Amino acid sequence: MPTIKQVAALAGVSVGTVSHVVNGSVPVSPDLRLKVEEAIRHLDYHPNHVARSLKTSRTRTLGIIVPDMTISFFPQIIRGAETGARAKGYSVIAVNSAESPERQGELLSLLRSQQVEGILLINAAAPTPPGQISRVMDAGIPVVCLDRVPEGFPVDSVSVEDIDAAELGTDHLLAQGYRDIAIVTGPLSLQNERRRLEGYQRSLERAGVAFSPDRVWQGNLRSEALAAMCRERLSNPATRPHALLCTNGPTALGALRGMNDCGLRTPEDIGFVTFDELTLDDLFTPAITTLVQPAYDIGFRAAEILLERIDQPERDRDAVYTVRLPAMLRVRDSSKKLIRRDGRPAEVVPMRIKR
Amino acid sequence: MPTIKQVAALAGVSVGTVSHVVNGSVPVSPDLRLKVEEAIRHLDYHPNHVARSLKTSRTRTLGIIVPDMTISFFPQIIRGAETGARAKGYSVIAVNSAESPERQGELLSLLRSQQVEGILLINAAAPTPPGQISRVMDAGIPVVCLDRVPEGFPVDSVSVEDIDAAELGTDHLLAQGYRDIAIVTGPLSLQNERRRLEGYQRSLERAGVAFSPDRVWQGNLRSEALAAMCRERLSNPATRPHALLCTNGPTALGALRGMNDCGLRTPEDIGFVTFDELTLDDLFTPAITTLVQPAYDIGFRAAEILLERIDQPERDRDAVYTVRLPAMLRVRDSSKKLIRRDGRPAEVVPMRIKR
DNA sequence: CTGTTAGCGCCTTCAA
DNA sequence: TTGAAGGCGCTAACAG
Repeated sequence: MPTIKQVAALAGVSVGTVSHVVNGSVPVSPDLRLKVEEAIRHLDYHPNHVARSLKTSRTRTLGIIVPDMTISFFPQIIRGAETGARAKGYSVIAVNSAESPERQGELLSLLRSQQVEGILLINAAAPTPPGQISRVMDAGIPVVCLDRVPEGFPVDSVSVEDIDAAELGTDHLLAQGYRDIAIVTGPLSLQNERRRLEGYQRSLERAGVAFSPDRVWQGNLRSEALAAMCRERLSNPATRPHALLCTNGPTALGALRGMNDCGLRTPEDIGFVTFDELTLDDLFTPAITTLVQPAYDIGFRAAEILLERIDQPERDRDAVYTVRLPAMLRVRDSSKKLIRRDGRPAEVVPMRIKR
Repeated sequence: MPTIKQVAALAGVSVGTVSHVVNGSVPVSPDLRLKVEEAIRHLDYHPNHVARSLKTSRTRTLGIIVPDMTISFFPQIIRGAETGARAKGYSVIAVNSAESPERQGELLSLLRSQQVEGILLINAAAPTPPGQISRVMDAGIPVVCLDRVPEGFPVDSVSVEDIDAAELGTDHLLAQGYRDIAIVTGPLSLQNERRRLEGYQRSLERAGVAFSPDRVWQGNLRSEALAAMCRERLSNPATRPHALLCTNGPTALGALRGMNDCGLRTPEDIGFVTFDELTLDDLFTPAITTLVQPAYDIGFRAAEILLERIDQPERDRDAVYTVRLPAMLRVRDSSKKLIRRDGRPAEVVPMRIKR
């Protein structure tokens, strides 16, 4: 790899001049500039970012830690963050924590060693050791949390309006005539899962429907385990809920598998609404009603906030940015209206669906 | 951010000693080691990777360029590569080219500036300027191409056994009784798309089925455009093929949308097999028959090869590693057998499907 | 406008 | 086993 010195030698100028034409930091006379550019092209010179960073102590790099890049919600966030960062000349390096708090700690450390100027963090689902995040912030590296917001200490965050979104979905199911609705959640140790549960409860309450704790189906984020849970709880027709509200993609996949295993169809046998898109949800037969989170925007806004923190560390130093974006209800077939027979409120009779 | 100097000062030793305990490069007496470790903990010291890299000219970082991280095939590759790299103490930084050759060039340049020690590249679909890749290889940075292998010059590559895979899928459709099979591909400027087409042709030939060029439906990789194409070509029942073979995920999504728009159902109206998993393919009604590529393994193997090239630049210098992994046919409902009525070969009568 | 030079944080001889 | 010191490639003062 050629260095700035070699370029300077070939162009017959000093390294300072080369640096100036590369960075446009100071005007350079046209003839010298030309000679330098020629030398750069000839040597295929690429400035050594590492050396530059060491000198300027600016890497123009952001880190983003996601639990699992193969969950489609997260790559969308990354794309958003990447775009937001690139607009300001930053690049982002994306890494997977595999939902492990330990791995997350290592990655935090790795990113610090890499001298990223800021970190976008989507927490692992398992509880993170306290201080893991605040330690990096104390070191002067701004952190913005996305989607899964930690509790107990102040940190900027961007996520969806969890309570409203869950309320919206539950309202919709209620309006369609479903009364006995179970909520299928990931670990309730996650604040956003709890908030989604809260929205669900609020909606029931407003509608005067009794909340029953055993309609809260808490699982993990592995869809096989979820499927097993749902299979078991859906197997008895007598105790089966009329509809399911899933609070995220993996949960939804698990629930759909469980339903499938029990030979249940939606909406004929059971109404279905979920957070997050499932890639094929609109082609699914029936098409699935989803609460769509603005994943790309979450990434984009988070990057913006992070870059502002980097640019102006003093501004609003003691304030915490809390951005909550609205989710959108995309109504499709899986939540089609129920028509109840008079006097038999417990029996569920699905509307015939035109295709 | 504390530096090695501050640690040394606090521990009352020289920087050299600190470096030795951090890197384990030279034995250090237990008492000094303890003092140093204590100082590190106390200051929350993280070695400056940038400075270390500058000194050693080793960043222990790999770059991976993917066309679009939101296509689920690619994150799986990234996870594989990440795992392979991590096993050797390397981390990977993943970036999106958005299918743009220009952007890809910029990213190549960015990664070089970042001093990555090697690059995993999944080419953009649009034709890449010649020399773009060879230039980075000439600079001594090994490159391994994944999935989409460029032509015309030697470069290590890992991908699926395209021809065999397409042949496998086509054989399957033929065996199920479908004769008139259209292949829905992405741009045929991509070698792997051409090879998949070749496999399709081979299979037809072996079965004695005439190949018809207008059964090659070439599209791009945006599923809306694909859907429009399929909608148009599927609208006339008289000229409609009996089955579709899609060569990748985005293509499949487009084709499914097109079929849906035409009110066509699979396999009743049209048989369907596709490369790549579609997230919900097993829950889809009917479940979709897929040619599953070992995406994770492709990433893992590619990382291994790249690391070997980095470790032993001299070994097999003039050889080109060409790894082709087999795809797996996962038979589901969308390719269920056809039973034709006697004497009316053009009419397609699907088998009744048990659910 | 252009050249010279110190020093970013670290590793690694080399000497002690 | 430990300390001292040079230098990786670059930028930013500063001098000219």
